Amino acid sequence: MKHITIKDIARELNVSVSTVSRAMNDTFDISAKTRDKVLKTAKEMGYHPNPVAKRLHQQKTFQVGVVIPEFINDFFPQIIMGMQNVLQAEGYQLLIMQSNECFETEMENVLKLEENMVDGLLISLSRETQNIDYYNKLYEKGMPMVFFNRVNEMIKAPKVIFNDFKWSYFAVEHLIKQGCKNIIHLAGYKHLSLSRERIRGYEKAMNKFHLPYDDDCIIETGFMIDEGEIVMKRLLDKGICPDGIFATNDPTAIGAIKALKSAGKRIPEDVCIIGFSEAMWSEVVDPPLSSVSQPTNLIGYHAAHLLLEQLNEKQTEDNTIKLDGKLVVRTSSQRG
Amino acid sequence: MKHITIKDIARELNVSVSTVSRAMNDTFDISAKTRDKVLKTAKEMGYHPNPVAKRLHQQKTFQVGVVIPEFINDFFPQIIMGMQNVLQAEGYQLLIMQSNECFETEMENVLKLEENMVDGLLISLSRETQNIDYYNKLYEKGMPMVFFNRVNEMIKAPKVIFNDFKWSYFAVEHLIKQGCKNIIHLAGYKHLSLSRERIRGYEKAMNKFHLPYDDDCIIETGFMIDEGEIVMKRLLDKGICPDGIFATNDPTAIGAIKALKSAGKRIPEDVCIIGFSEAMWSEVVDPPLSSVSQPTNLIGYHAAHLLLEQLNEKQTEDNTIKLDGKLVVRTSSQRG
DNA sequence: CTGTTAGCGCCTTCAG
DNA sequence: CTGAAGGCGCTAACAG
Repeated sequence: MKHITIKDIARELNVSVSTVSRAMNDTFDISAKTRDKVLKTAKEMGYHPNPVAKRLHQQKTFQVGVVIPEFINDFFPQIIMGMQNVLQAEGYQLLIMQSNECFETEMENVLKLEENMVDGLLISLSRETQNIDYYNKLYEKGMPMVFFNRVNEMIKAPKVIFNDFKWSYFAVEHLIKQGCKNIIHLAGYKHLSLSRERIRGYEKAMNKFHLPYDDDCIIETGFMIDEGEIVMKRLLDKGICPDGIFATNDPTAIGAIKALKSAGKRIPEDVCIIGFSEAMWSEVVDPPLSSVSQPTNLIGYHAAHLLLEQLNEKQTEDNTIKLDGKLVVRTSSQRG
Repeated sequence: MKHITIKDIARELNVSVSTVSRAMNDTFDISAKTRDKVLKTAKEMGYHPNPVAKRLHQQKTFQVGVVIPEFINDFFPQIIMGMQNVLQAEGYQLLIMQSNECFETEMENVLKLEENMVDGLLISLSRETQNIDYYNKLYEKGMPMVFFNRVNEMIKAPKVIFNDFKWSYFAVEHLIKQGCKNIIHLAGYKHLSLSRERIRGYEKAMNKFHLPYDDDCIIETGFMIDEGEIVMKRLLDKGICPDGIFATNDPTAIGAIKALKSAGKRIPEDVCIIGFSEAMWSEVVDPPLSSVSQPTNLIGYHAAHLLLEQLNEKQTEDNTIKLDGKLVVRTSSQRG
């Protein structure tokens, strides 16, 4: 794997390396004739500039780090695709790391990326992350950063989030319009701002329609199928059964459905249920799951652009982008 | 974001840069005293070696390129996690690119990675890829490469594949034992070796149990939900309905189920169906889908190790690893 | 044991 | 318009 360098071409043509460099970069101070000659033989010899040398000189790696909680569900991969579209076009590469929802791993990843001298960071917090001091320090030191999806209000860097409050409200309103009166909320992790916003949306809808609820109706679940299942089963065992469920995401909704089914409940006849962050398979489960769908591609798109602005040293004024989605109503929440 | 260099430390301590370098690399020709002194102030000053400079000098990037057809389904992400575990421990980073099942994009990705001077490549072919000349050329030029999952028999580099033949046989045998006599195979893309092997497994089982089948029973479908649905619908419209279906993967199985359901067929009573490459959601669909599960993590693990052997210039003797999985029987194929 | 020097491949003054 | 020289940060060969 011997690589051709600028030197090889220079020797071949009996010119200096700087001439070759000038030709490759098409600077003004070179004659068209020599430039074309150089470019021609460069092509013939199969020359490609050594990006590592370029990076060393420019003090820039053209790599940005992405830290996400997981990439097993299709949610984050979709976002990453949105980012890649934007950043690859600008010559950047993505280094993708997962925290596995673990704060410690998240920090390790960030440190590793920093040591690798990435030009910027795109981060979605793990469900554990509460201490964000390091991020603010890093941002103030001048590291270009954007947070997305899982953010924390105290973070100073730009953020791309979903309008969780608004769409949670719509989701619950939808359940109410289907005739549900006794609605519970499977609430993810209460210390995540995303979960808190969804709780607010739930509360607003319940209040608006004068439906009763208390703290027991807002149940912390986590984000996984089995967590939804366990919580639901526990409720049913206590003899409690709501007639409407607003789940913080699709996996917990699926879990709840499993528990409900095995307790002999019918969906949507006995219980209406709606999830969040439409997963690819929400339409193939039984019954097809209603859900709030998020514009994953757009999240990636905007996060990437906010990062680019920082990379290009432009000032970002309003630094939180809040996106809208849509309600996808399927069988699981539809009566009559 | 000013970075501390070896020079800064040298100046601070009034020693030469090489002394600092020696201390950092803990070489034999340095006194313990100066080494400790250097390491101490290095830490105090927050020094981190510049990986780019190191790469330039070592002529090695410690980055390996991964090219996969897509990462929307959880299959490839799982494999990538397996790779990351192995390679990160050895100091390598992954540059992940998607071909979107398109040959042209695949080639572009490989070229881009090559220009980026990755130390090696981990590749899973797009469904379109038939011309693999470039890969063989690259491999013979000395580029460390491993192919996985989607491979082509003509490729000379090491491969990690699944024993598709054997497990297809088991899948079809299972259907036969459930009493199916009229079994069709939704066959993916016939030019992929993976699909051909699955077809062979199907044929072997049918032959062994003396069940009739012809070319019309082996239907090319692609890999997506709607492709399975369309093919199945077309069959049903022609008045053809098998009593057993072996699908080349889970999405096509799901598609077929959709078509069957809307034609009023019951599963598994009227039609038994089994998929392949268990997806995360195969157990939440209706009915829960039987499937052949592949050891995704292991695929990544072995591919990474085969690459490491090449990166470390060890000779790889037997260069195709064939993995086994297991049959996961759920409702969709279980009678009585 | 430590310092000096050259070089990895490229870009960029500075001379000519 | 072109060449020579220095430097990006680090390592390694060579002196001392």
